Amino acid sequence: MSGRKQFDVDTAVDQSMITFWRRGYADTSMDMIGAVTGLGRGSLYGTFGGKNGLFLRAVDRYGEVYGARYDAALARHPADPVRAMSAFLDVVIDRIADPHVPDGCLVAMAATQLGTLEPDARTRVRRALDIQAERLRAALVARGVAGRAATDIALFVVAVSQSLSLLSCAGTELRELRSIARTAIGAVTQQIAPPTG
Amino acid sequence: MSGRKQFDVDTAVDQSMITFWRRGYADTSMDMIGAVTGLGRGSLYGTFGGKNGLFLRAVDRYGEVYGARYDAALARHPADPVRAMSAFLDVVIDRIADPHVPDGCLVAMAATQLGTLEPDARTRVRRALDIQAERLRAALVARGVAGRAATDIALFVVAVSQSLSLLSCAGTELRELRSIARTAIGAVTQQIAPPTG
DNA sequence: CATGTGTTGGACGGAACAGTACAGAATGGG
DNA sequence: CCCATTCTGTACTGTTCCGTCCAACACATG
Repeated sequence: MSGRKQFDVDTAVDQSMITFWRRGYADTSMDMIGAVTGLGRGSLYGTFGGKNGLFLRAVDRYGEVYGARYDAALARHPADPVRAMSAFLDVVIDRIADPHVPDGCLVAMAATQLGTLEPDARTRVRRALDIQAERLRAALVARGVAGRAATDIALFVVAVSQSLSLLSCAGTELRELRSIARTAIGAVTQQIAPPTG
Repeated sequence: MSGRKQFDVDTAVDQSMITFWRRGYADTSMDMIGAVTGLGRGSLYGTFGGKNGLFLRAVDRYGEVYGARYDAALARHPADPVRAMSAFLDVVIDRIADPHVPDGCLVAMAATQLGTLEPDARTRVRRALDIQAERLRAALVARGVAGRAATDIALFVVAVSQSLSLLSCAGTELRELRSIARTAIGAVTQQIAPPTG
């Protein structure tokens, strides 16, 4: 204890994010957060305001960490919209395959529990999905896909990415998730270059 | 009060199902169930054993009600696998559009909270997804789709159906959900009759 | 070295939770 | 008509939860 913080705030947010991600909002208690971070209630409430405030930070953090990975994956295919979409879905599958983090997706979990969240958390989750769709749409447009098609495809890929996360929660195997992604990319290919000869 | 039940068990299960569906498992209290059904704790615990037992009944009920609708939709297109898949997704979208029931999907909600569920509830949810995939696979095979393709497509359509439910929780508009379904059906069409013309 | 400032962890309070116990009530079989 | 049986609502128990409070603490400043 001292006049200076005794812990790293970012680390605590990371640990809290993992816990919310794994157990959901309602079923994560502040005691649990305290155990995971090793922090007392004074530090937790003093720094984050409360459970809702901490959750907001966790969602933001999630968006930063994985948003960067999505951008990097898209950037790896600057000219090929189909490969870019495929790389995007690979990020999702890699995250699911990563044993260091839970299955599923913090945003997907939050979306299904949206009704029980505070209003500001609700808008934050909603915005996370919008950002994903916009990220994809912009990537498609930048790779020459027409506006309307880009919007449709972006939304479709967001939907598929969320379904991969959801099914992974239920124990669907990676092999099956990859099959779903392949089928989805088939749809994207077709949409971008319709078989009109 | 009497030697005979004073309430209709199926009605109580229906009402509980809606409540779990809307609020999730962890955030639904037995007091809430009591308020919704108008029943006291004695009736609730005497009939269903407890919260977990009631949730199992709710999941089963959900599977019966909507399983019947899926079967009916598929049966409407006994020869056309693509139209059958499309009709399947229409059932999901119609349910989302139905103002009498919550958005989303009880199974999708449960899947993202699987870690906090009792083991028997977990297997029940897992099975609900398997049943969906098998329902679709059998329908595809019966309409002439080859075994491997049928398995892949069935899983893909289940994934898309779950994503529609999830996104609807987050407030995605029906118009957008329909667009996602259209794109998905495009993938199915392509997969069944590849453009090898 | 003294003092003030901001941090920390644990104790605390009020509320909500799941599940149990029990007394009261109504049916139906004898 | 009476009693055993079953259902029903409420009171209750022990736990868990979120958020507040506070005394102890160590650093920075003068």
